[in-house]
Amino acid sequence: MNSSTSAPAKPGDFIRDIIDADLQAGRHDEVITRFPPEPNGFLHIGHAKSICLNFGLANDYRQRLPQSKTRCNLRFDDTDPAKEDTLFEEAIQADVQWLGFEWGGLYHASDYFEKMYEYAEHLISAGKAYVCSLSDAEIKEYRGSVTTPGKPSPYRERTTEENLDMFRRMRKGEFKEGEHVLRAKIDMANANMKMRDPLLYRIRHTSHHMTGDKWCIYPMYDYAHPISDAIEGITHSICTLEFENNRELYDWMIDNLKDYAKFPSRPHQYEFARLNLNYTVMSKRRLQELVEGKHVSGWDDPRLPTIAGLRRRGYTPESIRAFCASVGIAKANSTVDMAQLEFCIRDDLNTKAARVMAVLKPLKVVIENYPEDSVEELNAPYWPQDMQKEDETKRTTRKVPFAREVYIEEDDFMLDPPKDYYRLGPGREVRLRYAYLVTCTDVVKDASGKVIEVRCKYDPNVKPGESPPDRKVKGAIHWVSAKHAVDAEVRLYDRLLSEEAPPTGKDSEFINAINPGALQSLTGCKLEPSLASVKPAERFQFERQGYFISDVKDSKPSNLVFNRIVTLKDSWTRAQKK
RNA sequence: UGGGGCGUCGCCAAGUGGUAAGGCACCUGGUUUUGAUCCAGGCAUUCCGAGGUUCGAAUCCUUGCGCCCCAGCCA
Repeated sequence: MNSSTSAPAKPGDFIRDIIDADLQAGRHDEVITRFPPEPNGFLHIGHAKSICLNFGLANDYRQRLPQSKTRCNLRFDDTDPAKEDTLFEEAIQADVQWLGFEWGGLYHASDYFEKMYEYAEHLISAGKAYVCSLSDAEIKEYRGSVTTPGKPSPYRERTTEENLDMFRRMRKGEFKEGEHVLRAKIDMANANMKMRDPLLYRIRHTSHHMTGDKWCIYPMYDYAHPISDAIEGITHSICTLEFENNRELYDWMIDNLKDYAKFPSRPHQYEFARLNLNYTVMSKRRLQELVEGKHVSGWDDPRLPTIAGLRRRGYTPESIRAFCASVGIAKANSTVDMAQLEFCIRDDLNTKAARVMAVLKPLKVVIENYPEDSVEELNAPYWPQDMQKEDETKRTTRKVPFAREVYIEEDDFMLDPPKDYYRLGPGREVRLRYAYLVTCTDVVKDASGKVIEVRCKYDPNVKPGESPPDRKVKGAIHWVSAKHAVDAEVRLYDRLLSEEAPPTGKDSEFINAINPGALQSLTGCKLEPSLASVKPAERFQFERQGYFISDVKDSKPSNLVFNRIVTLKDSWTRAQKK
């Protein structure tokens, strides 16, 4: 039965336990979920967690149930016309697809506005809803507080006829915004504030991106959401922890409407903890502030944890899905370490990204005993030894030209290196990767004493790529032939914030926590010539440095631009800091 | 000082009365022409605290403590 080779042990979680029990007990014979974003911003990695859960559930149970009995809908929760936009909807759809998921149906809460209106009239007729004409300040006052009960609105006992008439006139547009609202008639003294006659409809003379000017009354989330779920036949309605208090109201709505509406399902709401990540910001408000305040280049700035930003940064959908699986689903508020996300992309790219050589901060090296005009085309494998074995396609090699003058990384030379530094220094020998062994014989300094050129001699007796049997040369550094190098701009990205947690409270204070080194743009970087023709969005490992991707927007063959996705794990510089 | 939730290793997270999974991080050693990868090993006598029940408790009971959410005509 269980013969799959590498099916990663799907971690169970309390939601899957509930669904299993529901199926077992016959409470449901389908698993229908939904991902319900409000189209008023871009999706971020926190949404990815919800997407992986909701779409993942549908995918998982497809193994057990008939195709027609499991799906995940994409539903835009577009009940607030002032904030929502089609532009966001398009971006959201692109993000969900890019993450690798397919929705069963694509809907809008606004698809159901007419039904919702009808159900509202039903509630009024049943004495379960009334038009309240208190001002917003009065409503707030009448609601009481968490420790004191509220008191009934003076409009609470309007007759059904009057309520119906008022509500119809609200729809017709006879009133100004704020003059009246429709409220559920529940219990103004309920210990759960959400149950104190919650608002169902408010007047908004604003056109809606989907329904235009058809409506001037719009349903509130607590009214629209359960109805939308029930109409779509959702079985398990999954949301985040802050909606726990809303669940009682969710159930109230469904229970008071189901006999009349004959919904195809009796959905239940379950809550899980949203994702928090350190060294970044996740709230819609903060992301928006970064974008609108021009602290970043846009919603897809590679420093942002938005799906669009991660995509442009070079993250793969697989790595994000692996990350979401690795953090699990639970009910405890938690903050995941950014290192866990970074591990996931390194782990994925390790087997996907070809190795190439690029010098980011060039230092010229002249090999004095190498012939002036000679050029050798050396063979360099795209993949490390151990990886070739597992995949035939990863046996490929390219030629890299070697000549008398090459560039090496500034950091790979030290004038007075410690003994455990096995790179280049006066009198020291290193291997130029895939090429020769060179020994530093001299340096050239500028007026300020800075080393601007390193003089070396190479050992002509050791063939390129070969190891001398007698000597142990510990260091192997990357290099690029000076006259063959291709210039490029390389954008070194790092964590958005320099602090683990952004300062809380005070609206804009987190702006001060932005890591000034989150983007460091380098020009005049020297790439091996094989990179001259890379197309946008191609990923590589620049050996010994990290994973990089050609920028999808700015990189052109004539003007190469690479983004650093993530550095390689680096135990050397970590040890240095101690 | 109401109601709803949550507290298991530095960070996530299994576990639901039978004697603390796993991942990340970290540490040690091996391999290595990436100080990468890979491989081997280490890393909670203890589960927020205190009592109690039991042969036996992270799991049950009592009682403290801490944190999150709810008083938008946002979602």
